[in-house]
Amino acid sequence: MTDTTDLNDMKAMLQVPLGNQIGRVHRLWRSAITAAVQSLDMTEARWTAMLHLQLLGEGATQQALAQELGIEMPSLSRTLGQLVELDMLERRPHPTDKRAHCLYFTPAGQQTLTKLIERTMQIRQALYRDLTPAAVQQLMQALDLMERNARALLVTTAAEDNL
Amino acid sequence: MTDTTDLNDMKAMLQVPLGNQIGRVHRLWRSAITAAVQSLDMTEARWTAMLHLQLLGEGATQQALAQELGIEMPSLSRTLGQLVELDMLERRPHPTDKRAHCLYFTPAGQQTLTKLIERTMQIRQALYRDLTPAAVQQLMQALDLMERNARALLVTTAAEDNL
DNA sequence: ACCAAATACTTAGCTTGCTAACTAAATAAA
DNA sequence: TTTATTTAGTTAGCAAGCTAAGTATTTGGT
Repeated sequence: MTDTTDLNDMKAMLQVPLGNQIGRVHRLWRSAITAAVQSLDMTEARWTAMLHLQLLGEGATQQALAQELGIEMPSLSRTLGQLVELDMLERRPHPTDKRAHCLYFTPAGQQTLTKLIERTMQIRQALYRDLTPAAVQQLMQALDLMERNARALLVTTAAEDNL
Repeated sequence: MTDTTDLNDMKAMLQVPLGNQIGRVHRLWRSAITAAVQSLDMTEARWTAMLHLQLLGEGATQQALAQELGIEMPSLSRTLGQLVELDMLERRPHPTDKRAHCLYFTPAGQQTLTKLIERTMQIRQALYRDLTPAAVQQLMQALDLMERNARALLVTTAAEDNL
């Protein structure tokens, strides 16, 4: 492979609507999981919040969970309200900071969580079909790079707006 | 690398919320482009539709464009209505099928399209920073596989529901 | 000690994906 | 040919992301 080939590849790449492909995969992914857990009263936002609270550990604040999920507080706040309403989660006062809430699973939430983990792992396995661990690894690294690039870009744009 | 390592890798993979990472990248990607074209009266759905109509070629039906975008007709229908309202697109009757509409850019739409292409290519370039063409290629292939896996999964689930 | 700025969270309202339910036209079956 | 099914498109309303704006604490500067 020569440099010229690389340059041509690069040009071709810029034409491809990869962003849209990413969006499509994202929607399909979430639909697949939601279909698998529909009996649990879980929507996309709900099971996502449940699973990530588990990753982060009980007692996390809403702010911490929002960061983990990469979404804004208002989006999460609404979903957490629903999960509290459904008796899946509890918001307990933060021991030192009166503004903050810490999140805990209720007993019912624990049960649901167990099923969620089980089923989502099955789905993930199906989604990774014919992909080698190395390929998945590379995929994650590439996405990570693009995520950082996008954040950097947004910061630049925001700064320009403030001139 | 032994089979055992692969198996462990696989198990570890299943724990990682890759779906969420994909969603995050998708949102950041769209935000980055939208920020770059905000002066053109373009929202995410609008510039996406414009660019893909260009890829598909003028005269495409709404159905064809929806398929290209991987979204449902109602989602597209709304956006196209806005673009017609903004004098970017025209819906002309299909020559033989009276149900269908064919999509064409207006002169104003053509102008906007040119700017859109220019700016989105710049953004894509920035997003691909530090990624080799080969890495992008692999990324697209991996996403493609996952997309097919997800579709297969949804078909299976839908069939089960109809028992 | 006190007032300004930042932070945790909520509420309100927009955008854009979706499904469900409808109309009108085209196609297939009887 | 006439009727049933499929297809192109729309409208209505839900889900979940977002920003903007408000409240209540906390932190920081003077």
